[in-house]
Amino acid sequence: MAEEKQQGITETKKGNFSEWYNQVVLKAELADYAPIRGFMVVRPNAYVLWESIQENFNKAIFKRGVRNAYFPLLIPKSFFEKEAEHAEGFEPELAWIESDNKGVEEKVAIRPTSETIIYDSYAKWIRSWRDLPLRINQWCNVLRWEVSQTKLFLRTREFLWQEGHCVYETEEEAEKEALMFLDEYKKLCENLLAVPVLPGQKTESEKFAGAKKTFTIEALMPDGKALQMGTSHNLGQGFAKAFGIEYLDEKGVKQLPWQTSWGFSTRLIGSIIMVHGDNKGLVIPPRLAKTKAVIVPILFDKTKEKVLKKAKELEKKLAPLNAFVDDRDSYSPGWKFNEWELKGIPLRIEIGPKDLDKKQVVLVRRDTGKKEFVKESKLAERANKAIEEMHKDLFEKAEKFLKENSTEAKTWQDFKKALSQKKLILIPFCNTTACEEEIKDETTATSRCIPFGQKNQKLKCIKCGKETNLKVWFGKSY
RNA sequence: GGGGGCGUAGUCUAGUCUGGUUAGGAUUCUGCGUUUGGGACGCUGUGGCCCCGGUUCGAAUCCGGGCGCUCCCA
Repeated sequence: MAEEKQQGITETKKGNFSEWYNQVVLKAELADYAPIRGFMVVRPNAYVLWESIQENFNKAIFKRGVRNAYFPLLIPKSFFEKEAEHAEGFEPELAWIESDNKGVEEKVAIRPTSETIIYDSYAKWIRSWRDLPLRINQWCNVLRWEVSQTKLFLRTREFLWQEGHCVYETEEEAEKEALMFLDEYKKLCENLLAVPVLPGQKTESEKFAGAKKTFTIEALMPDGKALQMGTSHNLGQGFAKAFGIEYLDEKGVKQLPWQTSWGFSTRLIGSIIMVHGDNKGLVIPPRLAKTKAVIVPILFDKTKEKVLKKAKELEKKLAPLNAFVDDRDSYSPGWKFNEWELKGIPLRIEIGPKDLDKKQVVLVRRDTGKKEFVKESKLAERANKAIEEMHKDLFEKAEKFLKENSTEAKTWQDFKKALSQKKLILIPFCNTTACEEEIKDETTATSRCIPFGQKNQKLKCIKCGKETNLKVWFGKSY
């Protein structure tokens, strides 16, 4: 047994969650701190996860008629002033660039989000009803000058994300597609990341600055805090009006279009770490993992050549999983096991002289750690199946946690009690900013989302007692 | 938003309170040799006091400021 080997994770997930998280991020070489506070270096082990998310999501949105593009990093001051609510929402976090001597007349800011700079282009490009719908996405970095404590992947000043920006003729179409992209987010989280989410609408005080409605998917982390995994906004016509986006309809009448925007960020990587990781380190959801299997040969002098040869054969056979042989000479098998567990590779395949004789290998799943003997001839098939089983198990485990840690409350007392148990709580709520502010001040909990499809129901707001027909998820959040 | 902790080599850490020889150890990493079914070992070599200022004959140590990291509570 490893007596506190310093390379491994020395804090437990249950012991000190925050410290455990930091250790996993740093020791699995996912990210590192940058020279400037609140910034991070995304290392290859994490960037490959991001690429995998990109690849998957690009496919999904391409099918929905979205094309990728790229818009400028810098936004002129005057653009922010065009849409009042938007400006007010982002003003405190803007990083301005003083443009002395650079031949730039106006003060400019680094984008905190790109609505304004993109819609300036849209105003030039959209003339006719035939130009609609317009669906464009960009993958980029954004900058928000956070003042609160930053945390790798979860809250950094600069982060990577995608932002989709669509324009439609009708409100119905905009609303429908805003929900459709939200559903794409849900599918991405659940089918690729194995993280279950609660979809719904944001309350007045939590909605995006400048939006008519904001839809969201929320996941629950092991410490009882909710994490917003992605948002999709019905922007209404506010930005179109502010930026002069107009088109002539089929009858030749000038119209204001309806818009949506939607985004998710590298925060998703943080959710994977928190939800699936364990005391040995990272557990990469197997569908997401680029490298799905590592082959560890057990080498002895006499049999070394034979075993290595077989390992290389397996590597070829498992090429679709991007399997690779860890044939480093100076490390013992045990050392390698620990290393790949820390880094979260979903499957490990061990092959040694004893296995060679029996024409078998040892297959080990990262999440369960159980060893299984598999006939060499069945390995590819069994590995594929193990990946699907692992995905299912990870998802179900997370779903079980979500169910066990979410509840309903009808009274203020029950609500506070459930909060102290670190739960996500569904409560009757009047959906006023004032009431939400009071709840926040008193408990630090905020609304997470208003679930869809609520039937007509006569309820009384848990805080102010006014009549309402809504139940809303509340909880502490990142 | 409030309170606390920390900064010594890639990593972990001793030394700081009580200033004083060449800053000690472990691990990583280089090289060589022996090893290898759950973090093997010997020898060898590389590498360090966060930054700026002050006090002092002398600062990792004391004082001030800055920068950075972090935990807890709300």
